Amino acid sequence: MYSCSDHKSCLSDALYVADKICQKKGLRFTPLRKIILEMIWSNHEPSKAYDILDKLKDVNLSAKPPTVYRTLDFLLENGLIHKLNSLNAYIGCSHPLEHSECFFLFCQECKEIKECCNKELAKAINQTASNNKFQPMNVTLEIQGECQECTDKARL
Amino acid sequence: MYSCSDHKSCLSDALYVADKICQKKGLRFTPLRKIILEMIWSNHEPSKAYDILDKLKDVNLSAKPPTVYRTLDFLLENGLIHKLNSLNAYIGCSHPLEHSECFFLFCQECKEIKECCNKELAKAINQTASNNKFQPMNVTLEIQGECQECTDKARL
DNA sequence: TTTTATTATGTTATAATATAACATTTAAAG
DNA sequence: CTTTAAATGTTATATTATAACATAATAAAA
Ligand SMILES: [Zn+2]
Ligand SMILES: [Zn+2]
Ligand SMILES: [Zn+2]
Ligand SMILES: [Zn+2]
Repeated sequence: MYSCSDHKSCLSDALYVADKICQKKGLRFTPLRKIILEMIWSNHEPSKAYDILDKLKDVNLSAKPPTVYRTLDFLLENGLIHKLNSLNAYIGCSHPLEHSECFFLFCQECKEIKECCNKELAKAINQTASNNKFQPMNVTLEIQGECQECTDKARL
Repeated sequence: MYSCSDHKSCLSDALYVADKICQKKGLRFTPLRKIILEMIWSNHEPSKAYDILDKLKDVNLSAKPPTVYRTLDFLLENGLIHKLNSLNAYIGCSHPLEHSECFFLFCQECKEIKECCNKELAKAINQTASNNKFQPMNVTLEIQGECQECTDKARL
């Protein structure tokens, strides 16, 4: 679906921005944090915690679940990745710090995920919450379905 | 938050509707399915699978995880409950069969959940998907925050 | 520059959530 | 009835995540 023209630059951009953000916030972008972010950005598919752990064991034999979950927490807290609750999986944020009104389209066929932003939609969500006298703090919007490419392929 | 005026009728209505739906669809609303739906409707808070299992053990000593998960699957498949992915919890559907464009407001303070529907919002979501050439099949929209009542209480 | 405090990581154990696979029982259909 | 299908029972295990405490690395203070 997402067919980025040059995924190497997706990856290097993400790492560059993460580094900048950590500098700015006075956070430490340690080798562990960097390698896990790198793994998550290895493609545009969601990453599962224990898959990350398995990969991590290739470079760090003694890696264990807390190693991964703590790092995921760090990356989540600082907006560098998102958690996809309906998949129990994680994906790199495609524009850290810019804003938080993001949602996700994920294709059940090709597994790719697209992070989308839409002010109108964000407004509609806030409006609805407000109609219900509700103060939103954390919004999960995950849309599963099929992308155009996969729909086209299926028709052939 | 939800402060239904008479929860006994929430419960009995839900069971009545479930029964009707099962009849109409030729499904069996077995005692197990009924009691679990009843447990889920015991309040307007999300129910966790293993809490349901514990309660179930009071009436059926040999109950085990598959007992619960299979029943949850049945109730989910037939639209009688919803799963809240961001909580790994389940909640009774407040209007089974009517439509599927629902989303959830849940108050982190009082733990109550409100199922909401809003055609405009549903339209906005579909429009956004469509703008991305994406065919939505399953939408998760969960809004965590604070309800008016809890905000007011905190101010006192 | 040592000392101290803080943050990050290592390690062991276990909690919480969910499913696979196969056996038995119950109900529906023929 | 008898066969078939659906539901439930049962055992085992997979998957996801955290608690609690030990050690190491870095930063801040003295
Ligand atoms: Zn890319
Ligand atoms: Zn696709
Ligand atoms: Zn009620
Ligand atoms: Zn509340």
